[in-house]
Amino acid sequence: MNVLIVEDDALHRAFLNEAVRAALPECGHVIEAENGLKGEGQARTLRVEHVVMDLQMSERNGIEAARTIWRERPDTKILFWSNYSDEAYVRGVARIVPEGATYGYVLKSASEERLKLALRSVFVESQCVIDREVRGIQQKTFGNSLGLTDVEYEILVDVALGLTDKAIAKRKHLSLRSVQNRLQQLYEKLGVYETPGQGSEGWFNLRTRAVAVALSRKVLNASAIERAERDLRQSAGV
Amino acid sequence: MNVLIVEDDALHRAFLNEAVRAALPECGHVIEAENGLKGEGQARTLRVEHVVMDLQMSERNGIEAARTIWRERPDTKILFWSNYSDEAYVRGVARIVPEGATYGYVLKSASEERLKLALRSVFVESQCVIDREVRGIQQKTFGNSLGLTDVEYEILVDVALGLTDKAIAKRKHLSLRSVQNRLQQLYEKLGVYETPGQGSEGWFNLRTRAVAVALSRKVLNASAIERAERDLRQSAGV
DNA sequence: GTCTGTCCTGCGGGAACCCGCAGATTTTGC
DNA sequence: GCAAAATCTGCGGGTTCCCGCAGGACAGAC
Repeated sequence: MNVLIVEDDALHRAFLNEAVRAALPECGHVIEAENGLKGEGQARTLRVEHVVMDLQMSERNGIEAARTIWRERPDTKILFWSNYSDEAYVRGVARIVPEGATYGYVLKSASEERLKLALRSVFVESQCVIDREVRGIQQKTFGNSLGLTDVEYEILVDVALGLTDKAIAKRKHLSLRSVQNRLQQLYEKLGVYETPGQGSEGWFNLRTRAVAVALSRKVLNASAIERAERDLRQSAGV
Repeated sequence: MNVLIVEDDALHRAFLNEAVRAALPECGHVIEAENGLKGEGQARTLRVEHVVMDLQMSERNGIEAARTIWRERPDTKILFWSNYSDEAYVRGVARIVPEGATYGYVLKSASEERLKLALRSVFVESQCVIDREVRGIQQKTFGNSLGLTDVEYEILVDVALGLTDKAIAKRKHLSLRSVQNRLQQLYEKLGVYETPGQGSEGWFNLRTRAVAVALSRKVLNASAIERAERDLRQSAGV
């Protein structure tokens, strides 16, 4: 059983390496990669089936790397080990995990014990392990009626990219008015109308305000926007 | 000579502690704080004069913490130790460093040697040490004609917050038209008109597009927007 | 003095936005 | 199968945005 570690921070990488060896004494090689791109390569050439991966790396982040790894071998077991439980990350992961795949999501703030436990659970027992806090975000995101729908989220991303209503309508095969309806719901759900200070009407451009709110609530983050930007270029550049 | 470490990651904190002790054998206590707020408190009550600080922390980030620390004691020596050299960070630091203060900015990717050297230079020799890469960003940001002016940057932030032209005009004591002029320069400098794909006109809402571009170029980042948001609430909520 | 730059400002118009209303279509629950 | 709910769509308007054009204020150069 070989394990691939994809993590850009040297200290964390060393720590992970040690943790993996301690938690899985029966494992074979432990390979390291310092960014998503190299991680993909290693996973491909060495046919690794167990991956510990950071989200938030330069040069292809964890979500993108995981997506391509899973696309090539959907039965790969991946444990995400991240600093944050941003809704954007949670949603990003949820969008790419294949049917029936086993994965885990633990925070770096968790204890070493929890990390080791998660390593064994995911890699040996093939059990999904989702950090308590991440679990909370998941429920708030998907269960609750205040959470954004997938469609709403996609429109939010398009808006954040700077697309026009018309452009979004074309991309999503909707009428202009439908896009605007979606946007209204979005504004409602994000609470864009709540103004800081009193009696301030017309102070906000709802469209950009929505992006600002989404960013500060971590519904969006920079890496999600970058990913979307690449997708856009690809679909437009053809 | 006491040293305060402000860093939210436990591993990095331990590493820093060790590095400080090694680089400054003559130093007294080494105090640790795990976020900006606690760091401010420690600096205040213990009257620390030497601080090593991460940027990007929850619960008050490094820039904000440094601002209040410097406001209370402008001769404090601060070494910023950060993962990134985002233009937003560089600009944020430049805006708060007091006249004649000594500080440093080294990246976490630098070698341990460089870190120790910087510690000695800043704390003992009272010399400013700016990482090579950060230096590059500085020059690209301020020297070059492609970099944003302070005024332009402030307007960009206001736009990113979701304010209307009119609101910005009022805040900045300018006419509506002047704000729009600034915006045009901004669009020009950010290269908002360059479209991915061919023959796509009217695809972008320039305003939100500018924010997207600024984010992906790291001219803005989430923490800069959050800071601005708090300032806005404060000035509007009075 | 004049000339050249840079910045602020107003005017005007075309485009994009936000959104209420109302009818059509689809989905859902029973 | 049918009614209720949710979605999609067009129309029309008020508002904001984007920006070309042009006139004024102020600086420095000659």
